[in-house]
Amino acid sequence: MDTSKSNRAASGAAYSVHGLKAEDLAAIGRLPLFCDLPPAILADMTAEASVTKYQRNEIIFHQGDIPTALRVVLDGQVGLTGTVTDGGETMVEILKAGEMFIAAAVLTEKPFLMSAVALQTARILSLPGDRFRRDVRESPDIAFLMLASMAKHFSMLVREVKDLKLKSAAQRLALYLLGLTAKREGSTIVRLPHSKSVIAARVGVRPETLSRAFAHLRERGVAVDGHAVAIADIPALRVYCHEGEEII
Amino acid sequence: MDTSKSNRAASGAAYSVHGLKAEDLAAIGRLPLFCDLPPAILADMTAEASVTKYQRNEIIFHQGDIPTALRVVLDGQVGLTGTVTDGGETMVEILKAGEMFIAAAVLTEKPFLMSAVALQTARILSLPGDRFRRDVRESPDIAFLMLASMAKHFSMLVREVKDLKLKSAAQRLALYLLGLTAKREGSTIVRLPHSKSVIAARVGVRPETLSRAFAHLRERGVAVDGHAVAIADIPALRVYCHEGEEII
DNA sequence: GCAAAGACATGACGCCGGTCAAATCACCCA
DNA sequence: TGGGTGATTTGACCGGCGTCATGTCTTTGC
Repeated sequence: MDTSKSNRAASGAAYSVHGLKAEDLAAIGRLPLFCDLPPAILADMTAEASVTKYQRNEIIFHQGDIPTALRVVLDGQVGLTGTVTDGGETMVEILKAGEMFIAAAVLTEKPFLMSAVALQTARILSLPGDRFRRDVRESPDIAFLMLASMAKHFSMLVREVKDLKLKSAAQRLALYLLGLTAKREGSTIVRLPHSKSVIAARVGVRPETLSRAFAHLRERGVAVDGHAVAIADIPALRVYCHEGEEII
Repeated sequence: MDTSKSNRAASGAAYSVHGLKAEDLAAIGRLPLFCDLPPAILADMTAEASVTKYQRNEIIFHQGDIPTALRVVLDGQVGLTGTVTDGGETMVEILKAGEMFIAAAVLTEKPFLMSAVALQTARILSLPGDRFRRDVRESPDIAFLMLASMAKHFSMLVREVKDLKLKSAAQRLALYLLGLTAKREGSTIVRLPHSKSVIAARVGVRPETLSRAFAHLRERGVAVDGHAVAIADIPALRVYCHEGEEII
């Protein structure tokens, strides 16, 4: 395992052998994902882990690759994109710090259905697959952690399928904007965390269509100025895109 | 509390006590989902289970309800549909015998994002949520089972998101048809397991559009006659809809 | 300061799929 | 057997979104 030092990817450099700096380990322990885990188990789980840094737009892995490690975003942002030979490409999910990804692929040892790319400079924790699968089998705590995480992402995907099938581009954009703020009353100003073309891919439209979607939302009290977006009436926007109407 | 469960495990009499017919339990044990589970654990897991029969088109639960039990399809077919106040409705997934569903909602105790309806007369196994959540925490076997099941459904959803964003209605229909057969060479005849309107909802289009999609596929060697569909050239159809091209 | 490049907005146009309406077909039941 | 009801098909039409092209603004490098 100590060979990890020599086989660092051309992209990003792995840290040392048992690799984790104390500060990284501490940071991991503070993640919502792991903070409920008993320290001993956390230490065990991360014993073979490593941290890699990726530059903006750097590919973390390609669709079709066989997974080797569970990944966790420590810093930055990661986009998961699916591709079809046609030339089509779409962003299925954007991950923020503290989220794990590709658990399903690592558990089933099936090829990735998506590629991962760093949308901003990102530090990624890698938990080697063999050890991870063993840990999951042996530790109910870890298994439950994984279940909780997968259940959450599962729900997000279900929501996404419904939105794609049932809502317009402008409604999906409104949902995305509302997802950027915790406020559910009055008005607010949010800052777009990505370029518009990345947001377009996330919303599932072309950049041109995103522009027009913003134009539509203008008459519903959404003003755009560069990366700053002002929402005049949050409840009205929520009604417009049917946010939180799972409870019919 | 653990003593009682291991005692009950071996005894056939205990099954009927808790209301599960012996034949049902036998059938459950044969499901791919559960067949790897040690019999003792299976017996424990199903100790408070019950079996309910639903008629065709009967609602099993509504979107927005709070989940009370994990469900498993023993017989028949179940559709999961999402609704938006607009009036829009879409089928997110169709479940066959042997598949569990709503594990994510039961684990997180969040309201259902979808409604479930019996597409055919169906027998559904219900595993009460409290006990199920406890079992998952205490038994690594059960937790791992759930993880495997959720990982599988997760992958299916990812695929669905990609297909919705990147493929045409006719391509999605072709994917659906190919999913009805295990053959990957030559030609075949498949039987549609649902009405065309259910298939339309599953593919994510209106029934009218499904008709037209079938018409498109006609010139690619797909002949429809009632519920029988003849596929003249399976590989050609696979190329058309980019099936199995996750490995780019 | 200026040129080149990229991000974004906007217009023109076409296609896909939704909607509405009508016709045909299948099946059920009196 | 005949009517009735629902499923499916087909046509006409429209709107949303993709595509291509152009224009503007900002950024970057010299």
